[in-house]
Amino acid sequence: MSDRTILHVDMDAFFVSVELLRRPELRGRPVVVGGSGPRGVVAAASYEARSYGVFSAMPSARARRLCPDAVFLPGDHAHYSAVSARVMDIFGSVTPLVEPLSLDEAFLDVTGARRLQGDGPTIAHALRARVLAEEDLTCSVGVAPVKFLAKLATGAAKPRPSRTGPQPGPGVSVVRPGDELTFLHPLPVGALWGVGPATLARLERYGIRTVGDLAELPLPTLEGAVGRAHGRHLHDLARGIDARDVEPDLAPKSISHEETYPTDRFDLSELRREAVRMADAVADRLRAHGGRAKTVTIKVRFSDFRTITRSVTLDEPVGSGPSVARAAKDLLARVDLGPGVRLLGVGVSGLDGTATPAGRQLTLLDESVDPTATDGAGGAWGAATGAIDRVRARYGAEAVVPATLAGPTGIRVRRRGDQQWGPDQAPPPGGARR
DNA sequence: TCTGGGGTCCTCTGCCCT
DNA sequence: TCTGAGGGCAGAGGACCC
Repeated sequence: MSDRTILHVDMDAFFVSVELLRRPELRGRPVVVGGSGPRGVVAAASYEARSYGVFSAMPSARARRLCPDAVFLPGDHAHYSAVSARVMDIFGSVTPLVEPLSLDEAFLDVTGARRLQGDGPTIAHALRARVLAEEDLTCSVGVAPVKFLAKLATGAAKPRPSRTGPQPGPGVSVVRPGDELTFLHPLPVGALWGVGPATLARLERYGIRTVGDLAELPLPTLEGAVGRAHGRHLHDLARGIDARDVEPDLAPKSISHEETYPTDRFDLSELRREAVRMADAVADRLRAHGGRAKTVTIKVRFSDFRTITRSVTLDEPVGSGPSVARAAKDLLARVDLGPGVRLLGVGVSGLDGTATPAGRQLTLLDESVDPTATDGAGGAWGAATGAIDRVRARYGAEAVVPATLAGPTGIRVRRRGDQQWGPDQAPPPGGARR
């Protein structure tokens, strides 16, 4: 077994806890952060709200029925990001090997820190104390020799909701080397990372209920049940094997932006404008990551929740809003929008990361004045997007918008996190326009 | 009961080429 | 010239995660 010491740190009810720092009068009350509209979902619930059966990803309407007294807050992605960055800095002061999983969760490889800072549990307790002292937030920590066991251990460290109020957890939970299978095998198989509802249903057909049951299933049978790669992965996990390293600098492999509308959209020209707006937002982020992308994908969810994707891989990677928008609009033209569109999304993948002016040598060809000829770092769009990025950095995202979106009333340029948990409310009667 | 947004990874299928 | 096998790749969708 591994001699590494991995910490998995998970902030307790992070979004809610951050909100309570700004609104301490809500402490002790059921609080829900998420989308407030008819199609919104719960992003986070306080332990008081959880005792009513409210959990994240639940439709907000259902949460309201379960807990009518809950205080619903819209969520502030930018603020949570800022707090998260400070918490991650604390993690980074313990070890440089920090792999953030989301705003409120990270893996830390503290193997190299043990000599100076003590063993895993000692580091975990010290880390909790620092996060509490510096940010007034609580977190739970799992300690184990491998990543997925550390993550499972965190679950045992968490506070628990109950009818009489939140029951504090131990805060730190440890799986010591040699105890892996004793900890692992009694757990329900659904606790494993990668076993969702579909895999769970397949495994149940084989009578698999616990991780111990899974460990006894022959590999070929498991591969037949859930596929080769997935089967091998689960086979290893059931034996406590997880060779994955903590990787601090994972580059994104795709970037996307999607939005669910308060009411279904039918108008093609309106959806084309929406595609332009989203393409612009995606291209912004793409350039912020210093890259271009070869593949553009659109995603359409119809009124009956049927979801399709259409994608195209381009001859040359693109990085500007107009280029991503052009591909997205071409893809949109291939889709029958008759049933009504509930959600539209634009994404890019196949990122090359070498398109920024700093990362790519400009050529004489880049002086081309044909804006359709080339793109990204080069050509007329290269110069234009560079200027746009500088203006937006100084005056905000809405300082420059695609001409399609400009008008007397203007259209708000939504950015990442603006609509994280569903549309806030239905549009006023008489139209679906924002 | 009426289902968000942003990701990753895997599988299947069809097409093209050898 | 036709056919089939097999590999590589793109596209689409499913499953899963937070």
